Amino acid sequence: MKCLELPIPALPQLVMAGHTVWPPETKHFERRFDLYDVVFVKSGTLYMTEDGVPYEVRSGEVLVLEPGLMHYGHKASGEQTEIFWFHFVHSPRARVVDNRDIPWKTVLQQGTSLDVKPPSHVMILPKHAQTDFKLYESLLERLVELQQLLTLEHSLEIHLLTIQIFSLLQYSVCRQLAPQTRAISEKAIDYLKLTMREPFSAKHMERELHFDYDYISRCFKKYTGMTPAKYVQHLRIEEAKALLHRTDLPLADIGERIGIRDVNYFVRLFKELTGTTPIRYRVSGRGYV
DNA sequence: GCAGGTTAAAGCGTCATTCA
DNA sequence: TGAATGACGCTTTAACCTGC
Repeated sequence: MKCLELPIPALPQLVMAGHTVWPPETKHFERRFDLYDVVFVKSGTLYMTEDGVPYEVRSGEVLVLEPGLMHYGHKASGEQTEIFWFHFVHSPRARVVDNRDIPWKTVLQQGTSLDVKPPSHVMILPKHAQTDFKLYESLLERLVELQQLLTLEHSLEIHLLTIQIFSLLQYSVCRQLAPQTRAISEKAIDYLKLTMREPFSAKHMERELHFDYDYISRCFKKYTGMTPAKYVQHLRIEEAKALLHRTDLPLADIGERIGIRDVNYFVRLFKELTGTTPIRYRVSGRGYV
């Protein structure tokens, strides 16, 4: 499935939301504008062409139109068509990705007390997909209702509703990953969390999960964006950061607690993943809240 | 506390086999 | 026919040793 990957921050900003019931024989007019246009079809069918690509958006489906691309209705529905829609702005422009290539369980960088900028994440939206429309219906109705009687009292709720819709859409894409890949990867994550303080062993992992390690590793990379060994490193360094902040333990002891018995290797790995050494991290963190 | 050199282990591309 | 799984061999890297 084709998806749109939008970098955050900043979060997308809602511009306008609406609910429309089109009589049969209605076609969308031709338009090119600088907004994203999210269209949910509740009933009927919407025939929409964007940048030369025709889409047939049926009941319960969603289509996300991109800014700067010409779109128009290439055919009348032939039946009454009920749609919810909203426009939003966001920059920079979304990247088109395949849902099979999205590393859903990547360990994202966590913020620290020293950061002055939020860490970078991404948001995934399906380009054109079937939805469980009941999940979205009440959110869309409330969004349209608030949009029509906009007051200061509800100005933040409008943005919250939009984010909830984005969150449901992203989750719907995530759920479509091959079940076997997901199952093996989830088992591997449980195994790694359980054994992160022990030396990593592919052979042991292979025995515990009852799959060839090469296969586990490839599924895992598809699911998390990294290899099992790399994932363990991230788990260990996140634990080390917490211990550096919370305790005055020497590096050797922290290394021991997170499963890295060689303090030299611990320091090098810490620097590689965080950009600073453990001691600098601890000292610079003092005095911050 | 940190970094260079070394080596065993893991990663990865590719091909083969099996199965639905 | 394509997806799932396993095997092989070369490449890369994690982890250890040593020294500053």
